[in-house]
Amino acid sequence: MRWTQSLIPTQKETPSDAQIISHQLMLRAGLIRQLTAGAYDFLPLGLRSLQKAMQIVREEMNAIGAAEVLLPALQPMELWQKTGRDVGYGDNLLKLKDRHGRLIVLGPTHEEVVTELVSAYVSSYKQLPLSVYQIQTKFRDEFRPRFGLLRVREFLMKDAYSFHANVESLNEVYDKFYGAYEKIFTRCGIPFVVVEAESGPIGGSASHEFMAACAAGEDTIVTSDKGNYAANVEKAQTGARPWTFGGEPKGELDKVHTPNLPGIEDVGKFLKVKPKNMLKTLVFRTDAKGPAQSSGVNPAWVVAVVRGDHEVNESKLKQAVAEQFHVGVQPLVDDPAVREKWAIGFVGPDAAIKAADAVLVVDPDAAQGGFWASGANETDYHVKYFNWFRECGDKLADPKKTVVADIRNAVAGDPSPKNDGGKLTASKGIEIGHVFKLGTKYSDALGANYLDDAGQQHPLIMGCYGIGIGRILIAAVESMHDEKGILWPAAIAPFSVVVTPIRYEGEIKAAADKLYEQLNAAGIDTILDDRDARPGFKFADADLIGFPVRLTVGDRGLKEGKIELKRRKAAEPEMVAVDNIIERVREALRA
RNA sequence: CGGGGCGUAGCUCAGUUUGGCAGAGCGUCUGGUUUGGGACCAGAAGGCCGCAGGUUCAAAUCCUGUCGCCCCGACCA
Repeated sequence: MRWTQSLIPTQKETPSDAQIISHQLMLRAGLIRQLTAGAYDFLPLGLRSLQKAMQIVREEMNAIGAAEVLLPALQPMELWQKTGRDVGYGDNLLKLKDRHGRLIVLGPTHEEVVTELVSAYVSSYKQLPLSVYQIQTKFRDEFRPRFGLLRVREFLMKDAYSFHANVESLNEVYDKFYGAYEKIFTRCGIPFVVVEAESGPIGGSASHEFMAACAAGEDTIVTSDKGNYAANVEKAQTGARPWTFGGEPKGELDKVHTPNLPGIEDVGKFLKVKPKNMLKTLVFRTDAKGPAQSSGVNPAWVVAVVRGDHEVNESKLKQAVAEQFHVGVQPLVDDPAVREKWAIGFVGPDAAIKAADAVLVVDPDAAQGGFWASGANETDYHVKYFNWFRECGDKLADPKKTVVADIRNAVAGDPSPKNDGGKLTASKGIEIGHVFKLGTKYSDALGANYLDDAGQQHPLIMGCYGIGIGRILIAAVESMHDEKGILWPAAIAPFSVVVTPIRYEGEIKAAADKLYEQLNAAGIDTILDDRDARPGFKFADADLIGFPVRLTVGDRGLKEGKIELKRRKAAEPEMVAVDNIIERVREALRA
């Protein structure tokens, strides 16, 4: 490609709307342009990188025997109603009406569509396992698109789905996808870590996220300093944390008027108590059907308590409550019935003791003796010098009333769940890939069954596997740039080589043209900077865009029959004889 | 949806407080001089000041409404 024939609008100045470095550089390098919130034009250079990433993904998917398909973005609402995700997916589901008034979904993902497809043609265990994938545009009506390509409303995603007759087969194929993902991100040159993510219906390690470590990431990764554990903070377990409700009261219970203080931070400041010395008490409704019993089993309410500086993790809470009390937990909705029973915002743990139909779940760090500040169970009041045994009594020892369990998000400094003396550290990451064991959720809902060798019908067991193609570019730019611009890994650079003639005229022009032809003939994708511009201007653009190799053609080198080769990542250029240039470029691109 | 910020040339932004000719730098175009790390000189083009209404002799500037964009929060199989 000749520079003057392409569309490469580089900019010297940083666009004011761009916050994170990858967004700034991708705009400045002329890779993308924002059309509207969460939707971007891909310009020629951006598209080339995107296509290279797609090709790598495609090759690795093909290598593990996944068959490429292309499914419509336009999907009938009925399909989503069958799986309940017309509601379950929430407002991120982009809906529209056609001229006949039919409701259409612009697909945010394709479990429904692919399950419908496979169920139409797969009816025997002999056809399994089967894996299909596509690279296709997804639509999600994000509340707040942001950070350039990181969170957008329309984006390219590689989504793959596998179908199985048994869990062993699913596990086998899951491992293949896992391996393919490692190859993909390694080939793309992106530093990544794999973390345990939210467990699926299969249980165990049913889900892994591939995270590119970078400060701009939206996800928090928790890692053991022993190097043997990594998980998304949403999923991360903690090691054993000792607890005891014991300890003498530090003072008389002291009720304090605390009006107009919206958060725990504010209350803490007002009371002159640090959040880590406060109890955060949240109320959840259970899905228990029967009448509450005085013993505390089959409770209607769950009162969860964590330390003031910690966050309740709802999935951990759900698990603890399911194990101990055999009921599910629903998110609390703010309705008058709730307000009447609980002083929302001012609840204290003892309220659970007094209510016959409530149970108490306490995080170990909150189940400690000593000084606590807490809600007073009365609107606009808190108490100081809360003491567990004095305020709650021996119900704390009743397993039908009270349980101590890990119900909070992990934080830096927590013991590793491996219980090997490791401590957890926290860092930020961008989720670039996700592999997930789905189970039979979609095949059940859509009646996608197969016949086993005994002629019995069973729902297909499924896995799904996603990669955000655009996020590959973001992750690369976030992790590889300097003050001058992007440092593209060779595999996904828009062009591998830029040929930069010092002046595009005379014998320099002839030499540059010839070099450009040679590189093209050798199958090295090259852009020729044929602009009538001064060298410094061209160098600055080349560095900003970040082509891995720059070949500078000028009279200095030509006098000696040499071309200057400058690797973007190298500090200094080297002079290479014209005869050796192709070979040397290949070497530089491998490095 | 709650809170905050911003809409003026392709880009970055002044001008709005205190109403009075539409501005600068970068980029673009023309001519010239230049040419190894974002050159210089001279000239030029480019604007519904987001949009609509109002106040006023007069509105980029004040008022009302509205649309869009960015950030924080909430949301994110």
